[in-house]
Amino acid sequence: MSSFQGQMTEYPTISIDRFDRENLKARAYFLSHCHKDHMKGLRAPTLKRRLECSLKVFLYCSPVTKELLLTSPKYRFWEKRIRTIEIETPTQISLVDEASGEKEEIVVTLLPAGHCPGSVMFLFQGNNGTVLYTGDFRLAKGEASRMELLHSGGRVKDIQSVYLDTTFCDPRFYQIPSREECLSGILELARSWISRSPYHVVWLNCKAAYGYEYLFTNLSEELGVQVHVDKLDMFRNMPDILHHLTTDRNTQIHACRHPKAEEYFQWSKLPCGVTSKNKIPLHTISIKPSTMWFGERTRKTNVIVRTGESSYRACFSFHSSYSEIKDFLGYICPANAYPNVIPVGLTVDKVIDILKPLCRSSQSTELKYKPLGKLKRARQTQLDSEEEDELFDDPLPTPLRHKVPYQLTCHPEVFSMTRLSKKQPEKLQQSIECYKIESMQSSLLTNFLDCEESNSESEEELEIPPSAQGDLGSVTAPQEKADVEVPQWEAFFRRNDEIPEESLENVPSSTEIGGSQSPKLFSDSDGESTHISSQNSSQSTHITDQGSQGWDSQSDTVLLSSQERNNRETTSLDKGAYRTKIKESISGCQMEQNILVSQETHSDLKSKDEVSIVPSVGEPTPMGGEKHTLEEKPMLTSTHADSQSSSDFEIPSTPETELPKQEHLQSLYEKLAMGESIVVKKRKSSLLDI
DNA sequence: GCGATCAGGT
DNA sequence: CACACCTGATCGC
Repeated sequence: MSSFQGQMTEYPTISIDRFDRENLKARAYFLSHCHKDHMKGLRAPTLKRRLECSLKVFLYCSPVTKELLLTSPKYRFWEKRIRTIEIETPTQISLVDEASGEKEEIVVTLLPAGHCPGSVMFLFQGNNGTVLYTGDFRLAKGEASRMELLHSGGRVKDIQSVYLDTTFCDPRFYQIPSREECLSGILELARSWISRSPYHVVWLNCKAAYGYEYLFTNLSEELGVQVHVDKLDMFRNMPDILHHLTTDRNTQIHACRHPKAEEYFQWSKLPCGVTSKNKIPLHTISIKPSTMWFGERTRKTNVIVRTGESSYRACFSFHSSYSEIKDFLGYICPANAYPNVIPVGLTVDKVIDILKPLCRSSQSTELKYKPLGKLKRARQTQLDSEEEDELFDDPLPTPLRHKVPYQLTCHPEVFSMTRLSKKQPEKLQQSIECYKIESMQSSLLTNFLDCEESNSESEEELEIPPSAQGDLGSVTAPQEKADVEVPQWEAFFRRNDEIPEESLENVPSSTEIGGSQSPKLFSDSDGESTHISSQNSSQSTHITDQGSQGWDSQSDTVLLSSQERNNRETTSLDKGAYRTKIKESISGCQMEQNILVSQETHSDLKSKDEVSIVPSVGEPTPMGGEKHTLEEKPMLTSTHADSQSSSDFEIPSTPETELPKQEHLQSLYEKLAMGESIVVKKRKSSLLDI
């Protein structure tokens, strides 16, 4: 829970995600996303009164956040006072003190945060330096390096302070299975269940909060079944989400809610009241998304845990894990980092102790040139060998970013994968897709392995058909940092008795599920598989012209046939509904012409004076007329391509991979869903046993 | 009657 | 374990 008080030391006249107390005096407000704990005071009468008196005070947020906020009548009074800012569009704002007339200019850029629809991070640039407020975020390893606007001159910007989501900033939460792993676990469980008959339905026991939309959209897309929800009017202008939801209770996937839902479920009743279809009773399982985490040296990650005869818990996290936070902060390498959240059991000092080594000040003693913090360009640039060479080989201008060794080794792909990609882009791309498929399927195998061993002490061995061996060419997986175990393919097949205790979830007793097999889905998360963009599916925020295919193509969200499914893992999981879109009147042309994009523009001409898109922002004086570096590009054309396909070239393949057969997996899943016994043979002892 | 806060629930 | 809510009780205005 955020304990950020609303103000940043560098820019105390603006307030972010807090609207009470001192924040009542702010010259401008910012809302990172639409979760209640970030909206304290936002509908209070005191602020409402202030708004009525101070006509120059506005709330800035993403278009999706505005849409979600205004869906609630309690916040409608904000309607005329919200100014939306397009994502990845540096926008100048005048901060005016209405009493004195004093004015301060600031440039704000919204960066996708991957936390829930509309969620953003705010990058502020002004006379007191560049600061980043992350709000809540879930970004996979390496994602900061792909955010163009965190960079300038091909290098990460000089960031004074980061106000960071430290929800899981504790080694205890070292790793959380990636979005893709969690999604595929839920997907296959749901698939195996609902494919049994039209009377088999799944209830997703989700909380009342935004953030599950990408789960709904992906399940719907993959299974061809819309998800039943109580309300969908908030998504009325977001077709990418809307099309996957329904208020028709006659569907096999439900995410509806009711105060007595758990009680209902015990009586085979869905929260919406449905118990049968065509007078035939339904068979329902519940899947409850919840955060699961694993220690640093834990290799097993069971993304699905059976908690009862028909109940499952599925891994799901809105927030970055400890290692993701460290990757993010280490990459940004600010002068200061302030925690927005103090995890339970930790103190402020302790969190700061964790953050400090990732900041610049801690590494001032050993000044040694390291070409770190480089922008990992998307497809466009990565395939351009000339530019790539230039960027890598030329000594970079000051200020040099000196990083601790951790960061050097933590981003090997910056150096190795881009080189590979330009040599063999097509082959790599193939390998990536191949790897992704294997990664998912092997996860399932591992899960079953664990399931078996954790419950029945079976000594049988898992045999992998040699024919399924993947041909991954010479592409190798990046190495982990030296002091952490190196993820290897063998680790996927570790025996259960090697799993640290913390990774073992409680499972129903063997009597409860009528046998020894508690269906546990284990998948290995080596931290590198998360290079796939976590910005998939409805976590981002864009207003676009619904039909526009030009500047921000929607082609990545098309439904694919089942035949295509097996070859399209990256499409489905990485890009499916990547952009939450709101249909509205702003066209791509306007964007490209750097015309003011504030939604209020047309109705509020004054806003032109106070909000404007800044064509490019140089460092370190964004306001001044400092010359831009040669890497500066027309922002609005480059950023979209980048964010949508960011990680396609950075997914490592794994040597010695072995492909399980689809039919085999399917039958295992069906057994799993039914709670039947699964006999899985164990592989010979791993080469990587610890 | 409303809002803020807390406890307790999922 | 946490999260992001929800409900209900209590208090103060």
